[in-house]
Amino acid sequence: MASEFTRRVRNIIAAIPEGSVATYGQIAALAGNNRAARQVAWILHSSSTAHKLPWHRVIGSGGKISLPRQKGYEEQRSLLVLEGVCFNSRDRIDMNRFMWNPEHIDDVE
DNA sequence: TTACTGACCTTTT
DNA sequence: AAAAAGGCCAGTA
Repeated sequence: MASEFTRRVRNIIAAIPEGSVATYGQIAALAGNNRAARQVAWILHSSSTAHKLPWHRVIGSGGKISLPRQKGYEEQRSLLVLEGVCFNSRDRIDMNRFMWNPEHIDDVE
């Protein structure tokens, strides 16, 4: 349960500023395992509501939303747009401008 | 303990 | 270009 990795992931996601987005792989890398991108998604599922994490700021690689349209694709896209994130014709985010560039993460513990 | 799942990522067809 | 397969890790049952 909630290993250091998981705890760090939640911290990272909570530290994502509005108007910026981060990819699972990037978060996983910041957490210490760039191969645990899948786990990041699962952590989101598990702790998004519980920890009030901005899950909508977490996207897949290339700026594409991972959620199916039936599940929450529209919701996430709307939230991102409200925060100022622009989408391309292909429903993709401009990683050039919106990908979160973490300078340093302050570990709560 | 093992087995299954998961909002992924990368490479290959 | 799009689609499929493989590989990786952590959490839950």
